[in-house]
Amino acid sequence: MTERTARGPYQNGIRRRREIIETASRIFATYGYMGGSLRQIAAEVGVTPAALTRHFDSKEGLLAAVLDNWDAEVDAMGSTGSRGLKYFTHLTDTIVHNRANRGLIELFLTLSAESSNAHHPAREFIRTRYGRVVRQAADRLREARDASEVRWMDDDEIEQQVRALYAFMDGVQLQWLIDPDVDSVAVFSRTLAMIFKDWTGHDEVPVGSAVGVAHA
Amino acid sequence: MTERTARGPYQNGIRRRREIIETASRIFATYGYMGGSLRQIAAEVGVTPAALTRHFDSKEGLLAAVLDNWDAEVDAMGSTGSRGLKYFTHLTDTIVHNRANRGLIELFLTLSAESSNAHHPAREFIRTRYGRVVRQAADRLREARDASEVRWMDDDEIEQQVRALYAFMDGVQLQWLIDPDVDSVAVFSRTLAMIFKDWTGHDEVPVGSAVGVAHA
DNA sequence: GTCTATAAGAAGATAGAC
DNA sequence: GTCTATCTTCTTATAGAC
Repeated sequence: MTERTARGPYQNGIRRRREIIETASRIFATYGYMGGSLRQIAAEVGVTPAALTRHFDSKEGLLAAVLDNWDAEVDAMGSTGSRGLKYFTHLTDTIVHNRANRGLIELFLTLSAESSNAHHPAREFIRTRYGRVVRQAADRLREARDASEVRWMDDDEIEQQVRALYAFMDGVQLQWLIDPDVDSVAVFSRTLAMIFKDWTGHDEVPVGSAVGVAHA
Repeated sequence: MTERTARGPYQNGIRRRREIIETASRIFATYGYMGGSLRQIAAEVGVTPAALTRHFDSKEGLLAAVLDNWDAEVDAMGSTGSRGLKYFTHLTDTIVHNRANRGLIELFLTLSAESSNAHHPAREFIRTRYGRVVRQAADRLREARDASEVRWMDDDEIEQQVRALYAFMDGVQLQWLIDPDVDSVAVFSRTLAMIFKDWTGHDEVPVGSAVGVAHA
């Protein structure tokens, strides 16, 4: 959004802005939006709380910037443009990536739980975004169905299958957040294989997934 | 814990104590532990913040009481003492129950996400409790295996299967919290049937589950 | 663009009256 | 057992200097 050609005086401000957003993401992920304070964020960045409100007007403005940034990061990381069934083989990569970058999933789960009350400022964002993710994945599964990569399912079942898969994915990562000893990659990839078996009717998992790799 | 025979002067205090715990549970479930305040809780109960610290010493003391109470409620609601595979058929009932009693699952998910940072006062409680739930369910699945209700699995797979099932269960309920229009019961029961098929090798779901009933 | 200073209020916790 | 009153600290946000 805030693009600028690289010439002089605004560069510092932009870098600072990025720094604030990253720190705020970490604080909100850790303490929630309600529990996190501008003071704490400012202290970690190394500026005063007043500098934050200059940049983002208010705490809610900062949250909006954090959410936009999160959105962009997840999108950049996620779908590599695969279509059909192949789309789902890359989900294991996401789990692997999130093990090394705890921030994104922690922010999502913390804000999701917290924003389940009607008046939370992130509520609409979270709800809308989850809906978009489900719709996109449902489109991919529909493609797989139409290309006979998987058995026939009606649109209702497709949405439920996709919801179940993402539910499962979120839950595994929640368990890993609660206890980092949980092998989220192993649990996920094993069950993903079971889901694929249900969808395709046979045991083989399409290549391209990171199953068994990089538990770092 | 704080049992007393019904005679006189302490009854009011006990009732008040329960009232405080219930209100605090609702506030912590909605705003998180960090985001919820003693003032807010006191205001809803109709007492002053000072009354709360009299009863529970500190905010952290109140959290401990809330967690104990949650523990007891979930246990009382949950396992009806079924053993083997039958244990898992009752999980749908839990989803149905949680749709009507949003507090328990909201408290669990909010505190779980929030307590994923190392210094959160509920961290050990949540981690230990989840471990206990997994261990108990794994025992039930082991019984099912030993009674040949399900195919053979080694202990490693049993733990992973159980973790996957609970991950899935938590995730479905998270989606429902984010968007109450999500039919958590339908999504759950359909996928539970798929899991049972993988475990047993055939399509029939054991009777006793609430599949298809009571979407209220 | 960031600072100091400060407003106006809410936080957790305590002391002591009744 | 609950109250009022108060302490100290922390909250978001603003005003104005540099």
